[in-house]
Amino acid sequence: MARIKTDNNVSRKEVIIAKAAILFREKGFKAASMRDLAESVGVEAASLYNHIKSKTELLHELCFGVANRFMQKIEEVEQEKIPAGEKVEKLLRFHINEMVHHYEEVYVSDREWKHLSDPYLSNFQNQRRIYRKRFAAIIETGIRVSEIEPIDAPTAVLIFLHAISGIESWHRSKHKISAEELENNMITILVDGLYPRK
Amino acid sequence: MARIKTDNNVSRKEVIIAKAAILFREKGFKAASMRDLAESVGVEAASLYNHIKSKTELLHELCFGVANRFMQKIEEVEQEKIPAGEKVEKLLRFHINEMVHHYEEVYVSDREWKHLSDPYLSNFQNQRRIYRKRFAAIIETGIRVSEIEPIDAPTAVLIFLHAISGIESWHRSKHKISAEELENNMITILVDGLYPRK
DNA sequence: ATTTGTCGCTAACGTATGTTAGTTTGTTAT
DNA sequence: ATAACAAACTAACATACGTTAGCGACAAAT
Repeated sequence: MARIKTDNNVSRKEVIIAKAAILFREKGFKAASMRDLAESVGVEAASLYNHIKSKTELLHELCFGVANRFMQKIEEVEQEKIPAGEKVEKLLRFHINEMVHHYEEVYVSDREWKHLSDPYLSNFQNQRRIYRKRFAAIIETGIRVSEIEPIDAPTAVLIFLHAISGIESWHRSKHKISAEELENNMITILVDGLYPRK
Repeated sequence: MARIKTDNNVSRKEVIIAKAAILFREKGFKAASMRDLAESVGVEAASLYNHIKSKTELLHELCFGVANRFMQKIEEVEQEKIPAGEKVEKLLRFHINEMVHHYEEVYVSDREWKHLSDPYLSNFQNQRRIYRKRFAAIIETGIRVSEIEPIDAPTAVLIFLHAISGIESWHRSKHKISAEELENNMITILVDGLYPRK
């Protein structure tokens, strides 16, 4: 009988969630079936239900896991006593690192949250909206003290977040540049447009 | 008996495709059912098959319709005799306008192409790869003549394309800035990082 | 007015999916 | 060794989906 392998301190549920992230990323939430997931876990589909409540629960866990990490980070950055531009850069680097090292979860959370159902759906959308508002507020502070070029802050946020989700293409590309090169290139392109020309 | 309304020179098939774009955009290809589509067209599901071959055909039409428009544009821009930076800007403005005015099709083509099946799938991926290579080549030309800051061109392309797909958020937001403001803000943020600091 | 072809309808098929029930196997603690 | 619990299995369910077949209704052409 095939048992789910669990390394130290990792529950079987977490193993399933991790595999689900990979599967949801490559097929999309709707197209990924519980039988697919079962196969990739090495078990029959019905057996999964000894550990999880439903397919959607997997999506909840993934989406809110990611959302919480980002929320926590922005709270941390907000409280630092550094210029707004540096705060933006810190957040961007965090986003990039998350996208590089927790690719599947972040990607799924970003693209598949539509398939959440209320109350989780509106909850998630709320968190997302709040996060973006706070991010924009940091930029606006920078603009107010003339540290940052006067641009539409919400538009800047939108560009940043989506640009970073482009790391998806980097993951899939054959001859990748290194993760550090990627990070620095992205920061150069995104941040240098922010500061006023002299 | 409910007939599909067709205005001047618009086939019923095109009406269906247009409605499919809206539906696929808001639910995703897999989650959007033919019965959903039928309802939004105002007809029974089976009736759709008098005009189309399959659900996937709708996706083909959408994806390749968009891909062809972009291919045509880049060929046009490549042949103009203007600096590389201006070429990049032209392409970006084209992307932005497509995303603003043909939102649904562009969005669907961008996010749902995974659900194409071979040979369409590999064909589409090919076109995509080629397009990005050509875009990167323009940037690299600009770098070679020191018109553009020395950055990793493929990374820049990836940022640009994904950043622009963020216009999705603009479409969904309640208090939008105008389309022109959006366009100019995006160009400022994306392009100004390109040129070397003096 | 009759014919012809387009288009929509109802009914149904086969398949895939998420999930449940009930049972058996394996592990852990006494 | 045995009791007790966790976790796997088989079988099956209800439902939703894409699609086909066959028939009737309308429109355009003769």
